[in-house]
Amino acid sequence: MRATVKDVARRAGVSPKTVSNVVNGLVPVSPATRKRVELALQELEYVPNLSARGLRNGRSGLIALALPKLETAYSAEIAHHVVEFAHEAGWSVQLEETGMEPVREHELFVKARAHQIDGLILNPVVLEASALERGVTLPPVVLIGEVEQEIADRVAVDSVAAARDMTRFLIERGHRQIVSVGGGERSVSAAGHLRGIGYREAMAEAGLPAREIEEADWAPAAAARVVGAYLDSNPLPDAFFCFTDGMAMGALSAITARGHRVPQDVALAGFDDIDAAQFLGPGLTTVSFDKREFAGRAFTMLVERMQDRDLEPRLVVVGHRIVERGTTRVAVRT
Amino acid sequence: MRATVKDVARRAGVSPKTVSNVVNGLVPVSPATRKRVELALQELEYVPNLSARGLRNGRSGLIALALPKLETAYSAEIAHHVVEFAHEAGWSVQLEETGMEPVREHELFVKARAHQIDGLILNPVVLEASALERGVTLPPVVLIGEVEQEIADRVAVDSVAAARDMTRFLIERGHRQIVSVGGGERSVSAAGHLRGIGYREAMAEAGLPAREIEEADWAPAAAARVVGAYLDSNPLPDAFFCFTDGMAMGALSAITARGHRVPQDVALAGFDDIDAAQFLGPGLTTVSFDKREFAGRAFTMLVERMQDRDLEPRLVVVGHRIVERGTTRVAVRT
DNA sequence: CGTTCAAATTACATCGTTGTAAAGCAGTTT
DNA sequence: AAACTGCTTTACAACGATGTAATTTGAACG
Repeated sequence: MRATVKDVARRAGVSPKTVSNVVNGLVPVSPATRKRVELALQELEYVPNLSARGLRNGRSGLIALALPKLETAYSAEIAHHVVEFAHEAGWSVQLEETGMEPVREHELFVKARAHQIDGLILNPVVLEASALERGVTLPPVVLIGEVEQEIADRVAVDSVAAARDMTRFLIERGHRQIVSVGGGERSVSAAGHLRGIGYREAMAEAGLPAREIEEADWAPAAAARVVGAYLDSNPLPDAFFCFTDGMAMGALSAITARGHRVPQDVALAGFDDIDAAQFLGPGLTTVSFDKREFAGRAFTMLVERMQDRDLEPRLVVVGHRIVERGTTRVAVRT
Repeated sequence: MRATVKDVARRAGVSPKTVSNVVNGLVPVSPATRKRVELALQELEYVPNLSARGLRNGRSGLIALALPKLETAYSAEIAHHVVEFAHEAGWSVQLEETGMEPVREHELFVKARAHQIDGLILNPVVLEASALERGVTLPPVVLIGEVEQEIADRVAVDSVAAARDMTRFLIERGHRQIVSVGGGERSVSAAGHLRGIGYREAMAEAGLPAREIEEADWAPAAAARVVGAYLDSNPLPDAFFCFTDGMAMGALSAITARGHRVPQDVALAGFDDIDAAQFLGPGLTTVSFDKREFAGRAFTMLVERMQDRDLEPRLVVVGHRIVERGTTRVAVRT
């Protein structure tokens, strides 16, 4: 059996509370006793029981990270950074998947309570404000990604501006028929909605007609399908602007499979700058932002929120920039 | 404050233990009392406190999933499937990252004890047998991926056979100078080691010389660098066989950046069949295995192990197959 | 109607940790 | 030497759920 404070106390000839004091370091302990206790701690390989600690003081040392689709590169990178930050700060991360389903975003809150989650970083897709408003008993929450509501702390990229910037960039590059992929008026996801707005704004200000391919799934395969279908029944546009790099990956595949060259025949741009972006085709032009900073801000914000639940909801906007790579850079013809 | 069994008991006019009996369903409760308690349960929105439950009966309802590099597509897909299976079975998943560092694989075990983890699915990279042998107090463990030891339950692909199959496949396709990427005699990772063996076996049986580019990091960027360096100082080989799809992605980028065409000038193969594989260039030829099955087997095995810690260590080998896509399929020259 | 027996329910203790409040113990001060 | 100070250490209870063992309830039977 594993050792408890009691065992350590007996061994060191002190009371359990003194052991606890040494372990936690909040209450001063005389050097002599401390040394004795520390020895006993080592000898017995004491590891505190976090269930007991959690029961006692209501904190579990666990935060939850909830993402819509864990299998995407984007999720993987976010998870990586969050886990790293959490690890450094001594927290563990419980991973949850919401799968774009509202039901599961709700389940989360139940689970959060059950597991005594100390905090939650949530990338919502369909979460309506209501779910959070019910939340007096909710754990501290930080929302990441685009969210159209101001009830909780948020970390986000300015999607409207970013999509506008990318669209303008493509227009400056001389493209006129620019087709967006993943947005559309009816887009259910907040991100799709916002990026669509930025795209349409930029097109409108240039007097160009918006052409939008809607696609709710936001997966490479789905994008390959819809872009392929588009290509089969429309003349080749000047550029495709996919609202995620994952979709750009699928689009690139559909485009080249039909014998078109990127960027010579059609340009392509993405959004997110996932690690793979620089290796896609001639390198994917995309909207980039610092995912490490993004995750770090979310984590820091959550820690602050856990310390003081009465803070006003805050919003951190992480900067973005256009990274031009091969898919929009027309090479000199040979 | 959230409701406890005590509150529910008071409301239903029964004792706390009866509430517990209703919640857990192990002890029979008369229909009448059950109904009353269930009503109270709903009215008070009771959610059991898992810290308390965990303290009492030593189970936390948490399993840990430890992967070397969370940001990779491979890890993301595994995490996705494991979380899905766990979710269905009512478990939560704590995510850990070992970052290829032995220290962190050890830390894991400490953390596992502290958090009362009920089980652990670990994808080791450098874990020597010793770390597990110390482990009488360790939680139930299932190792995934290639591991050269037989102390714990394992789920794996037969890497030696798979690499041999792929190498043979390339040879049958007419390739002679086949360069492997990611292996080598000195490879520290078990996977690299085993895949290297399969590759060399197949080359040897065909009487071909092995050419191996070593690369420990197993990341796209690193692969792009080493393959690029190779190309800059060697004649173009017939094919590259990268020991992960991620490295193949980097290799493809390095190859095309130098003006070579895949597959016309040089063929390319990977390993893992990540989701992105089919969208890479003309589609990446790779070693494929069912990651859902892989994760499912690991999870099932862990559940069995948690139920009975005295089982003999078992090994499940998940089948693999070569999936041919564009990177080895030479198109008809135009 | 009293007895017996099984089933349902209860009181109590316990898991390991830590906050509270009280006790212990030096070392000063008068 | 008594009283006081400030610091360290202790005893005890509590967090919430549940196994154990004892108790109560109700049905069945003579």
